[in-house]
This record gives sequence, structure tokens and C-alpha cells, in this order.
Amino acid sequence: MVVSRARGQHAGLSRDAILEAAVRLVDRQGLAALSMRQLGAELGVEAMALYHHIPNKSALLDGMVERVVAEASPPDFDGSSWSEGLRDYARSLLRALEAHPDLVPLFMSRPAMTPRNLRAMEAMLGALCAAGFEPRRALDVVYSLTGFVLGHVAVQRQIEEAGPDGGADSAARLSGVPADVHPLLSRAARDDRPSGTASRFDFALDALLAGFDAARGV
Amino acid sequence: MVVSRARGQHAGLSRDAILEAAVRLVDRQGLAALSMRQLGAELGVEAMALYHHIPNKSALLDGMVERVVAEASPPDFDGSSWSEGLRDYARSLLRALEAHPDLVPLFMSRPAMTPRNLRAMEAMLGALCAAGFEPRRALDVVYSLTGFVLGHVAVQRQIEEAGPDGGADSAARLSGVPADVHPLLSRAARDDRPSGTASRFDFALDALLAGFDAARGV
DNA sequence: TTGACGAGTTTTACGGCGTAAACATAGCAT
DNA sequence: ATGCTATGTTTACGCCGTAAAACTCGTCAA
Repeated sequence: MVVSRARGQHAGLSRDAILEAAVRLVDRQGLAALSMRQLGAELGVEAMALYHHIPNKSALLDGMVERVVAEASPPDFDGSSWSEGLRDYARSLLRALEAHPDLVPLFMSRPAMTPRNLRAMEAMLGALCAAGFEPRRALDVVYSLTGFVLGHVAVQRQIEEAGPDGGADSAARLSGVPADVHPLLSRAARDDRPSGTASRFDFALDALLAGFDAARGV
Repeated sequence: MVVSRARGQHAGLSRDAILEAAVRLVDRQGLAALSMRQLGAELGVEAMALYHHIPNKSALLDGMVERVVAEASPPDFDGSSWSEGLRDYARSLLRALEAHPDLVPLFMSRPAMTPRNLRAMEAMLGALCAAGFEPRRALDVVYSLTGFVLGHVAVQRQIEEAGPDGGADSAARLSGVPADVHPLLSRAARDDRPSGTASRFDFALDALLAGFDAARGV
């Protein structure tokens, strides 16, 4: 028994409310804390009640991915070049992923091919083809850009794992590498401190887009 | 009782043999099939026997990641430019990851900061600094390159999910998008067929490296 | 008014999971 | 011979996803 509600009383569940609660739960407690029972508790309901709105846990995870991806604003090429449009979209996707870091592992195995996303891809392909890319190359650009953003957040998550303070034995924290055996690594890690992730992302994103520009068939 | 071995008989387990069996099991049956009990069965042993060689399942997964990453050959800059060395390393890492596609999700959350890997990073930083990058920028390049490879395999895995044949309802397969609503997408997906992943990877990798080259402080 | 029905919820149950704790045996050091 | 340690098995616990069934409503036809 969860609260005072009797056996058949409606609890106002819906697919959307469930997905929202699930994302909230993971943001707060991490991916490992997401179980049907915990999620039910978050909503004041028994676990099995969720199955009337969502077929199984895998579909739940898919829905969460879709929900977070939808937070990114679609690319907009009005009054901007293809590269500016792509850059804005990449930044927007990055922000959406960074807002829910514990969900990132899901993105590696769950494509979010929503109608909305297909429209976004179509728009990017349009701008790219208009700029001189062959359709095949344009698709390469779009896929590569997505992968680039995904990879960046994954790596960044690993670097920041266990926070800047906690876990001195954390393998990913470079601060601990001995300067005598890895001088450049330790120096670069020290210099890296102030600017952090945003600067690296923009730097590499600009490089990638510039590279694409150079490869484009005029 | 697993076989005919009596209660205290040694079974020749070792951390390394366990990791190898685990990778083999996942390659054959997928990540979901990896449980301590199944892994024990693969080795002719009860699940709890593994805990004398590995502290817990999380450490097992870490070990598997390290093992697969170690399959990539370290960067070699002898007689080649920094960009050629980085390209070779990226390709080698890509091959290692593609050899164990079901392990890819693990790489998104588990850094593999082995001594071997730190040496590889130090070598890359050396080559980059010698080429005119500031240490901080050099680290950006190394991290971004790693993320790029990771992101590429993740996206590629999603595209190929459920194979080229099975799962016509698979959301990630672009072949099914209606040509009238997404003409460019459907055309690009058709053209994409022959060349596939390798061509896209090399195309985008070259773009990224060219972009880095242009950003380098002479 | 009533009675059947379907949607939404809880209850119960099952097999599998990671792993703590206790126990057993083999081989080695003394 | 004696005990110690390393390595295995057994048992047990609480959690997991979810199938099946029981319950309780609101709705709507007769």
C-alpha cells in the first residue's frame, strides 16, 4: 500500500508524467537508482501501475532519451551559414545532454529517431547540400557531428567523474599523475583547469566544422 | 555443483582468464547475458568463485574495458607527422572498439586510464607540442580525438542496430523514411549503402585533423 | 435503476540478479 | 603432523523486471 488510496483509485498517471518523474529521479539519484519500484514510489504508486502506460523498462528508457533530446532546439539556418547553424545545433544538443549527465550512457545505445529529429536532420541536409556537399557527404557530416557531441560529453563525464575534489584515487583525474614521469600530461592538466569543458568543445567543434568546410565541393 | 570437481579443487582461475571469458561471453551473447552466474558457467565454476579474483562486477566491467582498449596499438610518431600518428591511433582505437561492439556502452561511463594509456597520451602531447600546440590545446586535441572515435562507434552502432535486414520497424534504420516527406534523408541513406562506416570515419577524421592543423600556432 | 464492462491500480508470485557469510578442501610452510 | 592460506562451494538475503489475477471504480446500454 502506497498511501491512503484504495485499490482501484486513479492516480493521474500518464506516459508523460512517468517519463518526467523518471528523468527527475535519475538526475537526483543516478541511473542505478531507477527501478520500476522506485519510480512508482516517486509517483505515489505501486510499480505495476506503470505498466498500463509503458510496455516495459526498455521503452521507459527510450522515452527518457527522446524526452531529453527534444530539449535541444532544432537547427535554424535563417540568416546564418550552414556552419553557424550546425554549430548552434551542436551547442544546443550539448546543453541538453549536460543537463542530464547520468542519462548519457543511455544515448550510446538508444537512437532517438523521432519525427522531430528526422526533420532536424532533413533541414541540416538541405543546408549542407545547398552549400555544395553531395547528399552522401552531407549525411556523413550530420552523423559525425552527432557522434562528436556524444563523444565529447562521454569523455567529459569521465574526466569529471567523482567531482573535482572527491576520489583522489579516481583513475580519470589527471591531477594525480606524477610530473616526473608524465611532464606534459601533468602540465596540460594544470593549465586545463580554468577554461574547462566549454572551451574545449568550442575549440574542437570549430576545428571539425572548418575541416568540413575545406572538404566541401565548393 | 558445476562439474565433477570436489569442493576445494582448484579450477585454474585468474583475473586475466576471467576477463577474457567475460569479453568472449559478451561478444557472443551480448552485454545483458553477462551475469556472475553465467560467467562462472562459462568457466566451469560457481559464481562466487570469481570473487576471489575480482572484487565485484563493476571492477569486472572496468577490467574488460581496459582489456579491449589495450588491443589498440599505441601511437607511433617515428617518421610520420603528428597528424599521421594521431590518425593511425584513432583508426587503431576504432578497430579495437568495433571488434567488441556490445562493449561500447561501457566505454561511455568507464575511463580506461591505464599506465599504458597515460604513456600513449604523453606521447601524443609530445608530438603536438613539438608541432606548435600549447600544452592545453594539445590536451584538447587528444581528448577530442578520443571522444570523436567513441562517438562515431556509438552512432554507427545505432545505425546498424538490428542488422541491415532484421527489424524493419527499427527507428534507426533510415531506409524506411518516406521519400516524399524527407527526400534528402532518404536519398542520402540510399547513397550511403556501399561505402558505409569506414568511409565516413576517415572523411570526418581527416576533417577534424585538418581543422586542428589550421588552429595550431604554427 | 441496474448491470456489464473496461481502464487503472494493487497484490501476489516467480525466476534471476549481485554478493555477504559460512563452510570445505588442497597444498604449502613449519 | 599441524596449521595457514588460497581457492573453491553452499546457502541465504534483498532487490530486480514483470506475468497473472483480484479489486474498484466510472461509464454507458438496457
